[in-house]
Amino acid sequence: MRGSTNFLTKNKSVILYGLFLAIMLCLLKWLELRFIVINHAIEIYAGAIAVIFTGLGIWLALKLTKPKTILIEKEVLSEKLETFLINEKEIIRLNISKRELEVLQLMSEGLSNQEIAERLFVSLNTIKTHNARLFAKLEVKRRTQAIEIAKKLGLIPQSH
Amino acid sequence: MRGSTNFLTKNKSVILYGLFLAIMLCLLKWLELRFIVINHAIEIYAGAIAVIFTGLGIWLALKLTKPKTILIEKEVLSEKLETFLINEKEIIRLNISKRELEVLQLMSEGLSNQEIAERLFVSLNTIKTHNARLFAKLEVKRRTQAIEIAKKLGLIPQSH
DNA sequence: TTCGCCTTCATACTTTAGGGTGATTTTCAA
DNA sequence: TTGAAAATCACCCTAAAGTATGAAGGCGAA
Repeated sequence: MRGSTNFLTKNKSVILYGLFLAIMLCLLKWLELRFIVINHAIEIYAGAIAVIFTGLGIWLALKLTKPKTILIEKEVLSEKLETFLINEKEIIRLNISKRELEVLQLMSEGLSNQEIAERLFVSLNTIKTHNARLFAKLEVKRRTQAIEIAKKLGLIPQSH
Repeated sequence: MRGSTNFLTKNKSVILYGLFLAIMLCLLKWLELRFIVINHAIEIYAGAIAVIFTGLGIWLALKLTKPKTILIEKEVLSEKLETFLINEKEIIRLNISKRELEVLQLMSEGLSNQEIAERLFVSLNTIKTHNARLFAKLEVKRRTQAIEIAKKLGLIPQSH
């Protein structure tokens, strides 16, 4: 879509130029006829050469000029930053609470439910409840799957 | 806003061209008058026209061609390669066998021992044995820890 | 204040994971 | 060919994980 616009614009200019030249030549002819001083053959000759070589110049320029490129270096954040940044949108979308995220985080670090319970100063049963809710929200059956998906979705940071 | 700019630019070019052409024609006229008597002058005259109008064509083409913007996404590899390449040295150092690595891989994908057994066409007990050896070599107690360490050491690819 | 959500905890039960031991077969290199 | 490592499997047992259900207290928004 962009190329066509470009092409049109270019063509328009070229056409305008061609018309302009034609008019000029007619004018010259007319002038020539009016003041018959000069040999008109040389005028036509010169005009033809002018037209042809202008065309040649345009063609050369378009053909040989590498397309002007404006290099825009777009930092690809996706791999680096997105990996390190936690995806809050997904957390909100999946309706995961703060506590559940904490548990998920510790889970991903390889802690057992008992260890997580001790770390968070709650009972083992509480952790189990959090787990069950987490697994439901993440639609998984095991903690290993939960970790896998959580890392993929960016709910928790990757282990680097 | 874009059309007006475009129109202006175009007009400017046309006007400039018109002026240029007018000057050139005057110059030609003058040259013609000067060297009308010389026979060889016609060649020089034609050559000059050719050169000048070729230049004009080139100038026109360059002027009117819009620079094409090419978006080049530059990847930031630095961190990625390390992450994606599996660290064979570590695998060798830890003396982890092919089968154990397979089990470790499937384990990291969230599969249960039973599922891994079915996937590899062996019994559940076999997987348990592999696990026990793996945990010993990785010096961990749980599969979640094994996954964590294995990813850190690059024994298995990260989940991106 | 009432309602909904989060967090907490409990009990009971099932399933899965993991530890320990021993054994057989396979594979591969010395 | 022979020995070591790898891979396989079994049995038994314990620990941990996961399921289901119920319930109570806190806390913020309507």
